[in-house]
Amino acid sequence: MLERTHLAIIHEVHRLGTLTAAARTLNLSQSALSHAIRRLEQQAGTALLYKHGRRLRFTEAGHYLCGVAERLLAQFDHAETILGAFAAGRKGSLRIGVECHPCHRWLVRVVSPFLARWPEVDIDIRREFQFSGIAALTQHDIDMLITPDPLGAAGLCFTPLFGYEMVLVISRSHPLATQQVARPADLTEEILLSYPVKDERLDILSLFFTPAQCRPCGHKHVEDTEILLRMVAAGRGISAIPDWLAAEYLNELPLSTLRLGEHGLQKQLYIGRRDKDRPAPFIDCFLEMAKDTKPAPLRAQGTGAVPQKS
Amino acid sequence: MLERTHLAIIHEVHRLGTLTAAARTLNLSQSALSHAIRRLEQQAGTALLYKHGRRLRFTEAGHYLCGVAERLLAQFDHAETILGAFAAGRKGSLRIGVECHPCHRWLVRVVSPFLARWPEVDIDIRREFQFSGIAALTQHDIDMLITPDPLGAAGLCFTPLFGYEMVLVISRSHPLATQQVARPADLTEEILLSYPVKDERLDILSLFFTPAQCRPCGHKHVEDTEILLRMVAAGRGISAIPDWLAAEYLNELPLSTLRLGEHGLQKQLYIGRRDKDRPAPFIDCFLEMAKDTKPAPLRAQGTGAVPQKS
DNA sequence: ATATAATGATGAATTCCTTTCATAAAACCG
DNA sequence: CGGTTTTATGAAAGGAATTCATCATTATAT
Repeated sequence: MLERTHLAIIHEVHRLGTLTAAARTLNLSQSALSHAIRRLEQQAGTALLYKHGRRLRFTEAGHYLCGVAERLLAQFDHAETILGAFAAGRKGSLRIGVECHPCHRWLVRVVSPFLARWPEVDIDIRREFQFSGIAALTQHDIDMLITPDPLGAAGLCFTPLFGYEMVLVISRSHPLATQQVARPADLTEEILLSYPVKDERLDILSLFFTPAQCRPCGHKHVEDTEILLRMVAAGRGISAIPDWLAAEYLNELPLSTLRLGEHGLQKQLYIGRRDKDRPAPFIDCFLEMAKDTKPAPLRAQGTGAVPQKS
Repeated sequence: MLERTHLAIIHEVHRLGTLTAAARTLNLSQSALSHAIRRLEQQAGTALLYKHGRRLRFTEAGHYLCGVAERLLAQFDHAETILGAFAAGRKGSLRIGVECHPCHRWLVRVVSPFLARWPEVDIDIRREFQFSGIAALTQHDIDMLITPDPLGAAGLCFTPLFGYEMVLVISRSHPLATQQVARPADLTEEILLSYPVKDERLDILSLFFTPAQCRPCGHKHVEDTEILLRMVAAGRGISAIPDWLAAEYLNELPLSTLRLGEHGLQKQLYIGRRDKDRPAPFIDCFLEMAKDTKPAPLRAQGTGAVPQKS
């Protein structure tokens, strides 16, 4: 059976011309090479080398094998290099699930510099899940989950990234625009615009309206943040988005933000992983970079004041 | 060090799903595979497989290696197939030297069917030699030599192919065209046309003119047989070519052929090889085919009659 | 639930293949 | 013709791959 060793021997003999020299570079005895070639020739049933004077020459079959050796050895070497990159945690893939729609905007700010720093790592971002993001994580469909809801599950661990507040966005010409705080009862005549996710995953419904036992009179799904906010600005509905996301648009669109209830709707973003995943530098690095990439906050912390466009 | 065995194991485990099954097809024990994979993982410094239930799953690195295995194993298999073809003498190359210019025409009639029958054999035909064809043969620049001059050399052997006669060709309107035999003295006013080879290799000079201590008054080199004969037909000179080659043109061009001297200039074509070349079926076959491909003779053997166009 | 079958992991013993050693034979060089 | 360089070869040694026996785990059937 043709082995890598045989190819290496053939290759070195071709490169250096003599068995003795090849043996030196291979850290073997001349005898070992001689025996190895002999065995290979017997198995192949054809001569590969023949003596010419006191040197060796390649037969046709030998020359052919020489070409094979060159190609295959390069591939072996390359494979080992890549394997080394895997071992060093330089190479791999990171499938990141995002359960918080507006977070996508923040995520790209983490991913871009990460990709530049880890050229051998492939990143895949998924936003749709068969069941939940947690399930996708436990089932190895994704390797990391960005979520505001760190539901406990065996074998998973969550790292907090940053806190934020969900704020109500309304058109600046809306009657409520002068207020600082919105109450559920104020909004029963409004149309709620949200990303297309199930109602129970919408915090403004489950944590704001439902406890107060009322709801907006309409609810429409909008895919895109930009479009959603333009609709709000045009007075076509209201929406709830993270404060830092709102901050990005306040200068561009005629929007006002209101706190949702007395204490605001405080949230925390987490990054979830499987406990026993092989530790890899690039994964740790991604975590560090994610923690360091905090969105610009909307307001000075603690005060209820919502800055408006001057 | 990554070996073919490792690739085979990885490949079979991937194909069959379990170590036990893979071990069966590889004629090894389950334990052997387990140990082998463990060793490889330790050397690579990264896990390749991990248990999932009572089956095995591939890590990223494992999946990568799986792809490598598929590609490399195919190349190994292919290389062994080719090596088998070399061993069986189905594959090889045949570099044929031709020292007899006009023989080229005959050679293609041998080579064409040969190539059809031995698709894995490459044929290369060489007509130019640094020194002599014999030297090219002994120095392994060519593997076979077609020559009318089997100069003895150690380690070479010559097989006769067929006998032929060098005949003089002249224009049919030439004064000598009615004669049957040409003598050197008749041709001292003629211009000799020949292939571009050294004078000493021209039989008509060394065996016809020189012994008679005379020569034609001019000598020009012409590369191509067709052109050479058209020049002869046009009365621009005379030439000497094998009788069977002349036969091919007698119907097309207004040529006459004359015997060179009383007994004619008899030649024999040989095929030369190195004694101790590895015997290969395709080489023997080439010899057989060469022997069986005799050119159509110009005349009934033995008679001096030269058939003319009727 | 419990028993049973299937699968992978592991350590020690063994087997087999590779390598080395010692030496011969051949070829080149002055 | 020695001296040197190179390959070939058989026997011995060494080491790595394989097996054996066994355990642990998980899935399947009763």
